[in-house]
Amino acid sequence: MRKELDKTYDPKQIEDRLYKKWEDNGYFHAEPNPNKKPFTIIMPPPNITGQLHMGHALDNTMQDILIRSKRMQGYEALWQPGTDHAAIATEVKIIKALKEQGIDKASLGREGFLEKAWEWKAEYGGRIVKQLKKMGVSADWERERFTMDEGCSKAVEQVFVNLYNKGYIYKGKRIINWCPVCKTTISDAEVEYDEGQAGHFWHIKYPIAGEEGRFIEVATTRPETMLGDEAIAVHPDDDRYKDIVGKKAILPIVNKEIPIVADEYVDKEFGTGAVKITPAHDPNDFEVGKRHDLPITNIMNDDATINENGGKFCGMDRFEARDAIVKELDEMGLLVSIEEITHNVGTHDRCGANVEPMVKPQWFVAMQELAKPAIEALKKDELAFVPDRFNKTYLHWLENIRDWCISRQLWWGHRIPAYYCPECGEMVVATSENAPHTCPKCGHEGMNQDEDSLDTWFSSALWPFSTLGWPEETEDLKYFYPTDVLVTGYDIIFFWVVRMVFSGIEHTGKTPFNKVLIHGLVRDSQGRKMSKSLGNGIDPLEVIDKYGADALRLTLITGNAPGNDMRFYWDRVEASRNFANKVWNASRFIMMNLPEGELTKPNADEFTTTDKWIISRINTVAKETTEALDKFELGIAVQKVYDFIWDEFCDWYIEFVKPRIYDKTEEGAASKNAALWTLTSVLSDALKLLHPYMPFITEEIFCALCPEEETIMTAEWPKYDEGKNDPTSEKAMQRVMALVKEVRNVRTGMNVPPSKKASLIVVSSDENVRDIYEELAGIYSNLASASDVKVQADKTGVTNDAVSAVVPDATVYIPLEELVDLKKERERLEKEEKRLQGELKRSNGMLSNARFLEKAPKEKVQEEKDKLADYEKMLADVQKRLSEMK
RNA sequence: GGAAUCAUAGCUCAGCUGGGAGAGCAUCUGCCUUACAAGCAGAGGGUCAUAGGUUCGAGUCCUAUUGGUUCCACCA
Repeated sequence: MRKELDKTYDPKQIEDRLYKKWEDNGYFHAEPNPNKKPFTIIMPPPNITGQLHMGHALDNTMQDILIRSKRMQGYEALWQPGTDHAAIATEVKIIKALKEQGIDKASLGREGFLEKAWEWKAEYGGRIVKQLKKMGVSADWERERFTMDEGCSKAVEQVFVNLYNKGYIYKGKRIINWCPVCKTTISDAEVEYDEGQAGHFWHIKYPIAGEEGRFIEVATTRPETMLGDEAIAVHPDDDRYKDIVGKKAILPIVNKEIPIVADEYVDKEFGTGAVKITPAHDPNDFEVGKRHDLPITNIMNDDATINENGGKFCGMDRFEARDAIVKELDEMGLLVSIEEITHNVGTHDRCGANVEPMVKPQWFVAMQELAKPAIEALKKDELAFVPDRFNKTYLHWLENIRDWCISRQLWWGHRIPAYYCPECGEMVVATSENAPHTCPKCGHEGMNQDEDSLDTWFSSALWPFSTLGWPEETEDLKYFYPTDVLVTGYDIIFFWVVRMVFSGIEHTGKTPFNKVLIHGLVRDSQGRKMSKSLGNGIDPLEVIDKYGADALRLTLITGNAPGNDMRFYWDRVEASRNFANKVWNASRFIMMNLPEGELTKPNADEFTTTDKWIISRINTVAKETTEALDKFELGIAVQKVYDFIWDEFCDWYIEFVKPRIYDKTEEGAASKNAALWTLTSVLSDALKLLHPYMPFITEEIFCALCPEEETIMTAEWPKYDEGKNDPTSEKAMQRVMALVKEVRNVRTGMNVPPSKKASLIVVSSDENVRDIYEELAGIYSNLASASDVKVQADKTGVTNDAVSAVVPDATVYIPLEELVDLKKERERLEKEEKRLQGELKRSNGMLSNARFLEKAPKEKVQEEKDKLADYEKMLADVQKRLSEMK
């Protein structure tokens, strides 16, 4: 029994109910199935601390569209979801929350803190999942994973051990980026450069040892680092300094002699051509220091205060010390000048604090060798970005890759599986299962595990296979891996995509996905990034609350090309909601006219041209939509369905069919049945094509329309069927629609009120054309506000006061009697004449071009000839009308 | 410094292997036509940034220029 639909679509009434139904019935669940082909997407795991934002909404809508369409196309479609522990982001939040409760992190100790962190996870980890469900995402929640769950942690340890044993992971004392606020190292990728910051360039002179009154001038943006200077470097070819290379300079304040060295690194043209070298606090200086065997003097504590190596500045904050040192140098007469400059300041992308380069023993992944197969994968076409311009971004990064600093001085995360003997210092790297209790070297009882934890991206790099059971050779892994497509934003290509690719290749021997579909950012209406500090973020949940999840999803997908940013407008959501309502009402119309019980399938000869036309059209739309989806052109795909439903199905087909629907006579029954059958079947196909984008409304209508069906989610995707193509009917309907449009146009131009009906006299010398207009008269007469339609070969009976509309192969006359304004009509015809003359000129130009005829494809030429013929006929008709009116 | 990308209607954007310029919103006009006023019917509005080039043919390909955005590098 079909139920009646309400008059307007109310998403609130159905969304939660349908989602529960889907979940309860296990439609989202996937299992290895030898009878089906797998299609797999892994969901980029949102942070457990996260709140759903527009980025998630877009990202997950795109994935859901792909998964839902593949599921309907008969694939075993797995969408693997989960959440990320997001090491630093979470730890920072927890520390802040604890602080508000008056609890200090350090006082809890590692164990105590982790206990709190897991509580936090339990409390907030589910929130983002609940919010994702509001979007309608059809991920397999039965398989939900967490980067720190047992399986993922096991994978992390295994990977660490493997890479260590192969020599790809090493511990080294190197210069790293230090965040003095978060008190941890961060990777290069996590450093954000604030461009164009106003700063000072301090020019300082250092006395040359043993040469009274001679100085060497250097310039620096960070004078406080002079406390750790170990040399001054000049370019070997710089004539100004040739004679002092090898001598010593006296480091002011510290009063220490430091060498003057020659190094190619120095740019003669920049500044004074002499550079102070601080190996402990600058990456370039660190390299220079290595080449010249300079000592490394660390002058800073972990909180960026000056340490005991800074003498009397010890204990001062770095910026305090900066001012104090400048002041002292000035008093000593060594400050030459202060230049105002703009420069780039490295900041931590999480907290915004100025990053301090420091030398510390840390763990690294050597990237040189691991990058090679990842580059190869792209070149061998095992991996491709959509749009492909991101191939370049990816390659450029990998080709210039540097070692990845993976250790973090955090507690929330995977602890590094390295163990040290407190007695002899021996280090053992092992999974926790094989964690050593006694030192293999000296036999000491009790080993201490490394205090550091791993970069959060270390575990997310394994996500495509750790979630499927790796390192075990599970059935899931065999069936679903490698995955098919990864959907993510361009902002995390370096953090995540690159690292998944090389990890996948290294540990599974396979590229973890074939395609990477990249999307842009959702910006605010002014094009600004949505951010907490600006307070310009739009909450997707608010949008859902006001307009429904389907409207939000449609808004995020329409008119957007892969990789491009988009702006969020409430107007656009409203337009999407209006479309939902349109679909709703069209369906309502159809259902209110359906008889009780089943429709009988019409005989082939009972379908009218109109029916065959719309069936042919939905067939083509199914093909085009599917093709666009296959190319990941989601915006184009949905636009086709949207246009079809609104323009062709609602505005034309339903209107055409109304007289047949309302017909209560016996002889009209078969035609009525055919119309209803066509309406139902075309709508059902259209709903299926629309379902991936607007899952809720399509499910609700589909189940009401086809009570025997359980869900649209697993309904069969409309397949293109050559046999349904009907060019003849399409051509006929094009004529009819052109005629209706022209008549409407003319009537509006004449200010004829719609209530005023008039006769329509269609004149055509072509018998076939006449047949079409004759046959379909009953269908289009009401759309053209006609009281009656006459189709004839000549103008017999047409009075001179009739206005006319010219369409290909026919002229339509509308006797409007007193309503006609002849002057207006003449103007209209003259305008039309001009337009046609223009077209003729263009067409003739092309066809008289010998090279066009010679070189253009034959179909193009023929097409142009056909057009020319049409224009000629129409122009002749228009001119004839004009001459008659004189 | 290197690279990418964008420039199309008043606004926001589509336009995918080159073949008669599109959508939504906004504006104007007329309609409460028994699915829908969250609607229907119509209209106006673009030298597709500029200059060259390739081509029978360029919004689409190439080069340069201008302006905007972004990424990478980070010379102290």
